[in-house]
Amino acid sequence: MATIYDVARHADVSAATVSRVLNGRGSVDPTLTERVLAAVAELGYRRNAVARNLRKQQTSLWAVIISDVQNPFFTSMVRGIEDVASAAGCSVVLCNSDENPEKESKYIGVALSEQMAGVIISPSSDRTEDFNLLPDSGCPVVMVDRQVKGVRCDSVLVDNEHGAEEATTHLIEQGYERIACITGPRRLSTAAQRLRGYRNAFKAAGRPVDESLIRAADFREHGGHDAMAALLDAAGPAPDAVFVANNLMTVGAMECLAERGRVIPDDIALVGFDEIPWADLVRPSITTVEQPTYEEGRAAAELLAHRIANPDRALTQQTLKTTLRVRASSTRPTPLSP
Amino acid sequence: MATIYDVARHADVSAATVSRVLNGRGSVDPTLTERVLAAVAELGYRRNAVARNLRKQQTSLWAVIISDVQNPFFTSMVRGIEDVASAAGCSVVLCNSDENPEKESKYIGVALSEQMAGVIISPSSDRTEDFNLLPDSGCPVVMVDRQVKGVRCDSVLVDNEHGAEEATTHLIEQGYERIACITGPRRLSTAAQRLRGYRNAFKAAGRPVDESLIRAADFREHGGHDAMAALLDAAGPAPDAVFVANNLMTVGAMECLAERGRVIPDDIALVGFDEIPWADLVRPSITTVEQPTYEEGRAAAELLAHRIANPDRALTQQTLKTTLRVRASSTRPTPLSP
DNA sequence: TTGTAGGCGTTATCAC
DNA sequence: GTGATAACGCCTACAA
Repeated sequence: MATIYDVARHADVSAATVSRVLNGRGSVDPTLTERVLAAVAELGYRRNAVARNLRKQQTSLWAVIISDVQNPFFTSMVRGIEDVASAAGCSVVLCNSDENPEKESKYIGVALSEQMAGVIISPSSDRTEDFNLLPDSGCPVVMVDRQVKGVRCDSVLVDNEHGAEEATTHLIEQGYERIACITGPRRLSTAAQRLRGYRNAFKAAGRPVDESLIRAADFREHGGHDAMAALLDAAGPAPDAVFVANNLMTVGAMECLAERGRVIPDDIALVGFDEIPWADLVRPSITTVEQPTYEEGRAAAELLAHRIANPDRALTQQTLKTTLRVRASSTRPTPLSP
Repeated sequence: MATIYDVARHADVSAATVSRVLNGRGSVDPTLTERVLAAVAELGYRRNAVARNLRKQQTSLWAVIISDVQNPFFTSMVRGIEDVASAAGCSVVLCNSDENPEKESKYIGVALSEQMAGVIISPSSDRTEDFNLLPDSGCPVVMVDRQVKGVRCDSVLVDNEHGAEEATTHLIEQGYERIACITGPRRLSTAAQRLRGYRNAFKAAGRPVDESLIRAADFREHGGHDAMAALLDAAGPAPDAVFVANNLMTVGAMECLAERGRVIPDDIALVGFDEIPWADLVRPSITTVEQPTYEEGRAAAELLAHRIANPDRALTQQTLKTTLRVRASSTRPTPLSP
């Protein structure tokens, strides 16, 4: 590997001049500039970013620690982040924590040790201290999608509570009587908020919540499947509608219903949270609470860029709006008479 | 940020001793070891990986440059890579080239500048020289999924040609007459191989290939949609079956058929390549040529680990098997009389 | 405008 | 078994 000194020797200038040419700092005689550039090309010289980072005490790499690479919600968000990062001259590296707190801690450590310029994270755990390691070490952080109390960082969220309430209210208005809820792990803010929205809808309608119709699963496909099965197998009348608090679990629940031969929405209505990929190919089409995922990514990235530029600015929190998209899965097959 | 010298001062030893304790090299008096560890804990010391990398001339980071983070095929592969990397004590960072040769070049540059320990790449382009930058700079590389001629690296592929032939033969055997093919960009080996497999099937059956039924699109959903539309809009009788050379385009083609009110498989049969996510929710279920994606990831990662350990070993190429999964979309609704 | 020299934090080599 | 010391490649005062 050629170093800056090799280039300097080749161009018959000092290493400082090479550095100046490469970084466009200070002014350099056009003749020398040309010689340096020629030497760079000839030697195939490429700046050693590690040495540069050590000297400058920072990199131009952003770490994006996402809780599940296999969830299209996150990958779509990543696109938004990348677009902003690349406009800011930074590169994005993704780390997959896989909903696993250990992996998450590991990647926080990597971001810190590698002196990443900043971190965008969708938390898998509620380990406040792990997250605070970042701001405490002076590494800018933005949390996205999920909230962890007590972490000193900016965040980008969506109005989960409102979205869930709207979805549940929609089911109530359609005349469903036994509306179940499959939510996520209690430690995750999104699960808690969406469950709260579900409860709010009943309160607003002046109806009691049947606690036996609420299940907490793990936000994965399998969890949604099993929770649905448990709801169907429970004693008493089966639910006639279900609100599922994320996309993967919605898929799982649908698979369960298909296995049992339950027809949506005739036997049971369904509303999901998050966009279902290839929703248009799924029959019946699924009513969902949609999030502006690309925008969430952009917003998080812009927040990060601002904090990097100005580490002392006040902590901010952005909340984006969700949209209820009513489709076939929640439409009453036989309209109620008034 | 505490440095190794802060720790040394705190523990009243030299920096060299701290380093030895932290790296477990050489032998250190247990008393000193304890003092060092205590100082590390007290100061919240974390080794500066950048400095370490500079000194050691290498990192423990693997770059995985994938051509589309939104394609579940790749994300599933990533899981395989991560599992092997983490067993090897390395961390994986993902880079999304987004089927964009410019972005791909950029990330190759990043991997090189950041002195990554190795790179696993699913190429988006056929820029041989860009790829060869890596081995030429001594950076171990493994190519996965797609092949680029003339690149000096190991690779992991699947038997695309055979898989495509099997799929097409299946359609022929089902009695379809006008079997179309939607393949990918000609520059990508997978597209070329799958198209060749399609042709092979006709040759084996002693039937001519109707060139007007072949379309090349971009391996994205939109491309599949438009190619399907073009096939339907073309003069002459419409195809009665179609082989689509990747998963995203299969989704696009299905959307197009749904828009036009064409029923699968009654009006037109369909076989896709790659696994369709949530295939079980899609009606009708789709016949696919399935790849062992997780295994591809594992195999690539193991090849990379071997090459890192032994840079001079001979170049290898692994080819994994595909499996035709016959489902409803390609089953003749009205069996032919003999 | 150009060159010299010091230091970023670590590890490895050498004395002790 | 332990501690100085040099070097990894680069950037940036500072001096010329």
